[in-house]
Amino acid sequence: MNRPAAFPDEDAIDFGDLTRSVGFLLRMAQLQSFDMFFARLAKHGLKPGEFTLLWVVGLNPGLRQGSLARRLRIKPAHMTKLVQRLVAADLLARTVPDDDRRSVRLSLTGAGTAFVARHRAAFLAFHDAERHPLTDAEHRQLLHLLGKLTGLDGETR
Amino acid sequence: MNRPAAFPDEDAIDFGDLTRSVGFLLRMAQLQSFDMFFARLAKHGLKPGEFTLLWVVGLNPGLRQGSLARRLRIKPAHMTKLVQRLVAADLLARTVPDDDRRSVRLSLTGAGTAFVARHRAAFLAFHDAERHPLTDAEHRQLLHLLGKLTGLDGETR
DNA sequence: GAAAAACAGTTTACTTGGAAACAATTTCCA
DNA sequence: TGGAAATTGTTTCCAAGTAAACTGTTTTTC
Repeated sequence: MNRPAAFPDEDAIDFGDLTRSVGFLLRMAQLQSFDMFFARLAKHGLKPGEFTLLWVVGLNPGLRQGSLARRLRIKPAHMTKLVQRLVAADLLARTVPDDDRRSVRLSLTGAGTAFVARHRAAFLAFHDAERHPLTDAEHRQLLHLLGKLTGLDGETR
Repeated sequence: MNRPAAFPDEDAIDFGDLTRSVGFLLRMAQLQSFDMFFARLAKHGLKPGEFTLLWVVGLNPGLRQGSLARRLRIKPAHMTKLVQRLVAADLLARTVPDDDRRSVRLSLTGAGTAFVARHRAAFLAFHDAERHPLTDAEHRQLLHLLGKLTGLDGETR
């Protein structure tokens, strides 16, 4: 009559071959990861995409907007909006170089540098929390495999 | 004067600690996976979300719409639209049971069953292609770790 | 047994992200 | 040199996804 806790048949849902699909599991894991991100970091005014962009620009000042878009898999149209928003917030600066006046080079403003410095700790702390159900060894293994899958492995060291 | 092939400094972008973030790598891997999915399967009229929904309903006929939404991490508002579209396409059927007339139970129509059957092979073939840069052992390991991360491991067997 | 609370799904109004066409600039090549 | 072609980023318009308020139904509680 009254079920113990949650939802009747919900736990018994059969996913069939989907549980052996990397694409499906990546999607599920990513949504879960974003949920955790927002639960913890939304209050800091951090959005994953925006903070990542600031972070990478901070590490690579003067980078071309398009290069960044390609590497971060952000579509040009969306990158334009992202940049406009961050410029409006005075976190990011656009520079059009004289040697190629089509392109745009990005760098952090003073406020942008401060913003990244201020939230760096929270951002990294989050990354620790994500791996909850995994042991340390499994966590390392997962990082390695995802790095290999995305071609982002051993980028800097 | 003329660069060998692609983009000047692009390959040297420093991601710093991001390459050791599960969340970031999951995001990158998932976008890459979706790109591959669309490159191969868009012509079949397959969208990942829609096909997944049909697939799971096919395996679990009569499931409540909300249960499905929770398990697939689809928000109720979005699920409503998804269902309406698939019902309009005559692939999915909604039934309001007499014992709880708030809820909606889902099942495939004849056309829905046929659609899943027709595209099952392409969908599964895609899943093989995804793991390109990984060895078989690594692929299995990745599936295991993602399954553990999402709590979807060993669901049915 | 009626008002209050909880629940399932929908609607509306918004945000994020993308495709396609576009403007400006640079490069290529006859 | 003087267009054609390619490159870079932007704009416009559309699709995917979400939050919050809402409708109808069931359950709870007094």
